[in-house]
Amino acid sequence: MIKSENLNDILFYSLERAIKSYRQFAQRQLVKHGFNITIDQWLVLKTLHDNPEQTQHQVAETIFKDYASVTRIIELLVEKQYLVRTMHAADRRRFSLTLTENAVKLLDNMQPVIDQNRSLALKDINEMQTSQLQQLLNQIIKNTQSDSI
Amino acid sequence: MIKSENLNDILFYSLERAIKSYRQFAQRQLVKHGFNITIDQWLVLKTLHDNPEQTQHQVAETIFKDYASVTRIIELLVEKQYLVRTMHAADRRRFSLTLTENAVKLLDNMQPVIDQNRSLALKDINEMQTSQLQQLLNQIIKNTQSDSI
DNA sequence: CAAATATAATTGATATATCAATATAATTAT
DNA sequence: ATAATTATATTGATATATCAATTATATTTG
Repeated sequence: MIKSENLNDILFYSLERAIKSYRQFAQRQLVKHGFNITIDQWLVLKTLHDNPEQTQHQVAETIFKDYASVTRIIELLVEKQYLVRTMHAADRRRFSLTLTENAVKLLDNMQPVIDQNRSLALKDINEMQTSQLQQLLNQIIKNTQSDSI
Repeated sequence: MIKSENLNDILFYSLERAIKSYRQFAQRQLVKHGFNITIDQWLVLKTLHDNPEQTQHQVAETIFKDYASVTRIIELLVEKQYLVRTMHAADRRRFSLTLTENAVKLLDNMQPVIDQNRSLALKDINEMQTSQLQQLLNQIIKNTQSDSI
């Protein structure tokens, strides 16, 4: 019913739609499995679990989020008792961020759902296509980084 | 420096990064050219310009946004005097949304920048690759739509 | 026609994104 | 060693995303 320049033909529109669609899907699956956590909160936990010594700044860069957002997500994770903040031994500007046992269990329990989400979302797309897609996305990222303009 | 499952290998991480990177780039370009409007606000204006008779609900579906978000974006566009809301002649639940002259001029002035953003972001990616990318994205969208699960 | 249902839009609450300003602490440069 | 700079993190303001509840009007159904 929609005429004109046809949004569907615009690549970036599809990009936006695909990632939003995936995020909504992934979030629904988490809710469906009874996990009371957002995708973004999970991402922060996961990153800290993998690299515990990161500063919040590094976390933000790793997961491509704003510093302010990371501060606020971490606040929520502390409230939910998934993270403990303590003074950093060597640098008093920083905090040490430690996952609680609950958080570690949570990550373990979530991993199968996360894996399933990914494979369901990639149904009928083979490995070669996935890696081509990766390359194109990386090219777009390269083209749009601040310094490349 | 970052070990472990390596976020960069995860397709959806690249997807998220690519669209965020593009959005930030596009927004920077708008600011650089002196346009005082967000990408999302532009998208709403553009959609209404192309299909003036849409309900807000339809606008939301067309641009894949939440209804509540569309309500709020439209509020801002009315404040900025780019949109005029009037009672709809036939259906008193609706509003007629009309672009002001300023909005039409704005869209005209912005179009070259928008086009340039897209082609800069797609530098070194040819048409065939673009259309393959499109197809894969559409497959992901299909896989993750609510009803397909 | 009246009741039930559906549609259009808004509002409130919470989460995240972005930008700018600020506070502290650490590092460096003179 | 002090001053200037840099790094780490927070906070406030505004925009957008999401979910749930609400209001008003239209449409359908019995």
